[in-house]
Amino acid sequence: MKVETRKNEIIKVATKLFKKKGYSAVTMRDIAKSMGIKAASLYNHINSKQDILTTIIISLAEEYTEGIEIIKLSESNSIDKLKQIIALHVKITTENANGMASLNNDWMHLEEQLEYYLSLRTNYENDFREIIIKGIENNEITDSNPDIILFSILSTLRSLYIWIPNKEILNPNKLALDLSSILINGIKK
Amino acid sequence: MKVETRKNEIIKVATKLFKKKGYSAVTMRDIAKSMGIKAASLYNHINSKQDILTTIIISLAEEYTEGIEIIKLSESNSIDKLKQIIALHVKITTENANGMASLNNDWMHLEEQLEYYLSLRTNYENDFREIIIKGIENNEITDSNPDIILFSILSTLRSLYIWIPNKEILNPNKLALDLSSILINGIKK
DNA sequence: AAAATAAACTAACGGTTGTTAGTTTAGAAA
DNA sequence: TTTCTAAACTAACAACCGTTAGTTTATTTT
Repeated sequence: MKVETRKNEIIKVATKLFKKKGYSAVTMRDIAKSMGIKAASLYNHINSKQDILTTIIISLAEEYTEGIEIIKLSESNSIDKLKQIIALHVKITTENANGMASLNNDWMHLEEQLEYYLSLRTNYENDFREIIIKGIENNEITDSNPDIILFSILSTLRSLYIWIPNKEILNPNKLALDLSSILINGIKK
Repeated sequence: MKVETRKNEIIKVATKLFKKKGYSAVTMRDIAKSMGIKAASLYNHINSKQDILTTIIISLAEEYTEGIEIIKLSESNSIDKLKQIIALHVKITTENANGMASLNNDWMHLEEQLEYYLSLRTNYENDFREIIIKGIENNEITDSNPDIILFSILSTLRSLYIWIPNKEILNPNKLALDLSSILINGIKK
């Protein structure tokens, strides 16, 4: 399924450069030089620079959406659902840390797909918040402001892409467990 | 001391635009248009686009450095030092949320001052980590991986700039208190 | 051997970029 | 009233941007 076409190579190289300098600061000539070809040659494989960004961001955003959908519908208690969310972020970020930089920092440069992206993000945050609120109602989670809880967990998870590449020592499962205890103990009843 | 010169106005407008689109995507003509003048007129007040970015980032980074220096030398226990760090972030971010976006996302576009910035950041993280490690030794903080603790607190604090402008309802002191309980309870013994 | 295909190339386009040089305008200081 | 100064202006620059058109090269399929 994941064939290494020339197009995929370009996207991979572009994603790495986007992480380092941000979408706007990377030129088509930068991407081409990284592959040892000329900028014009890129257009045999991709439609536009925009298109590369869209591909990177939307595919990741949809992965998160699918992930939380499953967690939401599972029959775990609220704390376990939070643990599953943490594991979801660790997994996706481990598999594509560079892409996460674009998702976090360059989503505003989407054009036709900006609205769609924002709807995915809003839905994700709403599902996440709903799990927290239900946990408070069930007396599993301390009765703090759910938005502050959401914000503090989510901003840690969104920053994983900065951190994971520097510490390959830690395996993803161990990391997810450690994060769970630190992020969740503070709010557990 | 904080006189509203024309130069400061330009920096303020630029900072706002940098937050919205990122440094590289903002043109001098964008900044000029936001002020109702022509791009060339900006150069009566500032030296270069680079210079604006440097001013924004370095002044903030130095504020953090001065702040943690004082906390480090204070005679509080480790938990109280962490609370002071949280309050420091809330304070600086409340005063200049837009600038924090550049500090977080556009530091790599610094040129002559990049190395200096990185040294400030490394020192800050080292001081922060040292406080955590001492807290573990003193049995104030649970014996988890100090880097994971550092990472999880710091990434929440670094993301405050996204969140603070949307919720002016919360006053900074209340926010610092709420964050303290959520971020610190998870690691307190 | 001929035809088809994938993937590179050169050359160029119209537009945008940060910035400089020199000039004009309006209000304050002399 | 003249001089000075802060802050705007117009015009232009060389470099760079994403992208297109048309061509060449090498490999694979017929």
